Amino acid sequence: MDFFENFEKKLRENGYKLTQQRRVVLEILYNRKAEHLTAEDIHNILKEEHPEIGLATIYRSLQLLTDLALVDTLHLDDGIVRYEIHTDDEGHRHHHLICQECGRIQEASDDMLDEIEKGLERDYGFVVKNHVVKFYGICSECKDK
Amino acid sequence: MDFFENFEKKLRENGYKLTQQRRVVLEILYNRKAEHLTAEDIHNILKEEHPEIGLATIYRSLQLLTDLALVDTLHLDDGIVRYEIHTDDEGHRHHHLICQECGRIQEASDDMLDEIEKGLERDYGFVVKNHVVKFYGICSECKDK
DNA sequence: CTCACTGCAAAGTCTTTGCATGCTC
DNA sequence: GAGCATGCAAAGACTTTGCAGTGAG
Repeated sequence: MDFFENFEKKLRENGYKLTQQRRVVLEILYNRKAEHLTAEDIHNILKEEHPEIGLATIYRSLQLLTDLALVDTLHLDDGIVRYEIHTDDEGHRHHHLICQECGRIQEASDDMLDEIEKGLERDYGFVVKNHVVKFYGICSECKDK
Repeated sequence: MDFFENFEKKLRENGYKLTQQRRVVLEILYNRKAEHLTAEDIHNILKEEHPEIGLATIYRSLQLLTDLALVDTLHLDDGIVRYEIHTDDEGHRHHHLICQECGRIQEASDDMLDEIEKGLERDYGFVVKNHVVKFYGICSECKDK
């Protein structure tokens, strides 16, 4: 199913209204998957086309979209909250590669952790439902400089 | 070398003074390794024995201890900043197992990621210097209930 | 038409900063 | 003693909330 059809369906199912504001916030995240924007970033982007939309509405929309599992929050270790489109319904999310040089955040596919998770259940009795993995290092572009 | 000797040495080397405040903040984190306290938590614990120490000083001490690599900050995905004693000098930190039921945060040893990191360098040209891994799930105690 | 949603501004929360005083070295 | 560090309070940054007006269903 198309992502935006799913969005409208989820809104309706939960008794929420489809407003312009919610749609454009979701569109921005959808169209800029790689950018990991903050609420403020989204507000600035919207200033051009929709200067009337307030920051509070951005926060409220992001909250709702996150509750509906259409958007994920991304907490790196700098205290800044970023948002991204939710891509995977299996519970397991992709990894992030954070360049310590230029700050770029890349994504990497999510696999190879199954063995580790089996080990955790065996050694600690801990049943893993989800994981968040961040690798800090130097990206290919910065490495070449 | 003893952890607190190392602390005093690092302070001296960098021209900082060994104050009561800095020592007790470090002691609390050292004596409660498993608790992952917030600045506020530490302030509350100190209220009993050192009611004169202000929250601002706790923040300043934690900042300094973090800069000296004696303490690490822990950002889970709830936006709350926690602190823990820095345990590993190899750059790679242990994993955290966060129980979605009771909120307990356990630690797990850090290994088995080498293969994944090699793959990232091969596939993305990304050189990993450090990683932060969090597993969300159900801990052994909650599972048994 | 109705009630949820928005915009604005005000209030909250967490963290940092300024400044006079206090304490290590 | 000199100067960094502290305590307090005030300021900042980010986020949430209250309320009257607006708009989707």
